[in-house]
Amino acid sequence: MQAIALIDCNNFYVSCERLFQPKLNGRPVVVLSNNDGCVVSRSQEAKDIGIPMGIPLFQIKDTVQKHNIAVYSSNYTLYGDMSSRVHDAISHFSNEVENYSIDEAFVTLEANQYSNSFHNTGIEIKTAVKKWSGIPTSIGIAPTKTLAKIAGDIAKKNPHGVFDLTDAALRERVLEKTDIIDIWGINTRTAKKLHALGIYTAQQLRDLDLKAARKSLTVVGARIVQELQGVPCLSLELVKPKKQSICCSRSFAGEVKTFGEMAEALINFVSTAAEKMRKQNLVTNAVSVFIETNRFKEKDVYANSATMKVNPTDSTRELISYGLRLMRSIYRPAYGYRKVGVILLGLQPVDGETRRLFNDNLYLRDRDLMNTLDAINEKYGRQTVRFGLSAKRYVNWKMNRNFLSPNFTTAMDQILQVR
DNA sequence: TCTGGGGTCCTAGGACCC
DNA sequence: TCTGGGGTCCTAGGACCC
Repeated sequence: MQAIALIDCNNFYVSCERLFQPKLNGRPVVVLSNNDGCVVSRSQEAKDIGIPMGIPLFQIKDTVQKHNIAVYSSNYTLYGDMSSRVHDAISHFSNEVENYSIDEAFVTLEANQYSNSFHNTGIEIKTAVKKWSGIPTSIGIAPTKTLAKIAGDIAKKNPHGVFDLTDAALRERVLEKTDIIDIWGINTRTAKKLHALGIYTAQQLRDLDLKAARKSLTVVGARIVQELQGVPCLSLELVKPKKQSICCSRSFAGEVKTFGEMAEALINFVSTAAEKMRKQNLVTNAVSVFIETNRFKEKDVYANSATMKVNPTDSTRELISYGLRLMRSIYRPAYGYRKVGVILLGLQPVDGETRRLFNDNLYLRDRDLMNTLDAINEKYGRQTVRFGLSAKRYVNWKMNRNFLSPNFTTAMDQILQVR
């Protein structure tokens, strides 16, 4: 018999920070989103205090002070590096591994692997990941991904950090007690629809007629029902699929009114997005630009986007000029904007002909462009780059960048050895 | 005062073709 | 008077995930 295990890092970003600052152990810690806007990771202590996921920092200022909560800006370079260490460790335990997200992986387990129960195999994986990366994990084991997710949630509260849901009788008891809102793929909208049908628990949803599920929840819902029944519908993605789109956007620290400032931000985002695209050997066939005023305001909310086709051989400079053209078509002077972004769509691998054109045309011009941007930055200084980067964020970012120098891996090894 | 960023998948409906 | 049907492609919008 086979089973699927979900390996989920506990409070991942906080755990990464703690690795480098052991003094944070035992203390409530939160890590913030870009812009230091919202809480995106919480230590167990912070959860116990009642800090919800995603809450804006300013709304919990008093609580932070009262409980002396340690607050950190996010450092995605660090988290990305730690994530690869975790995934490397996991890859030793199965030939079938899906690196699902920065802090989660699904793997296939064979029964009696290493003459062990699933539960014991789970403990082994957990121990190895902790030893090789320093990151604590929880592991849920079940016949399908959706059930493994449920098992993973229980594992988090389990003293061993491992929960095996392959036993049918146990599953029955668990599904009865699982609220539909806690099922992977079901959020408030879908939950509301299901409530209207009188369905509140995972057990009730599992027993819903497949056709009825298909009708009210589309194929997505029908798949969830089958997964709950123990019939795998979601296979492991062993090869990471190529990106279909690349997006680059930020919120501004304050309101931006002039077209010039909007344009400046957009130019930077398009070049960043294009650079990412090139690194992955992809080309785009459409560009989309979006802008937004403060969406939390009650009055004067304005959001719009515009998209156009482009040629895969277009240089970054050309993409930028299309982007500006698009923005001109949606920009309205009366508003104060909070957000601007660009999406490169319809990404495809580069073919030989395009690459030839690239070499002649695109890279050269891109270098030219980067020189121009550097010159602009030099002339006007950093203060012209507004985005959402507060001074504090920028300093953090610079520090992190120095910190994550080529010596990073050595530094990591030393830390792990010491502990 | 302050509210993240980057993705995927699915469906309905229109345009267009033969 | 009477007004096809089947197929593809594209897009906007909705919903969800980490």
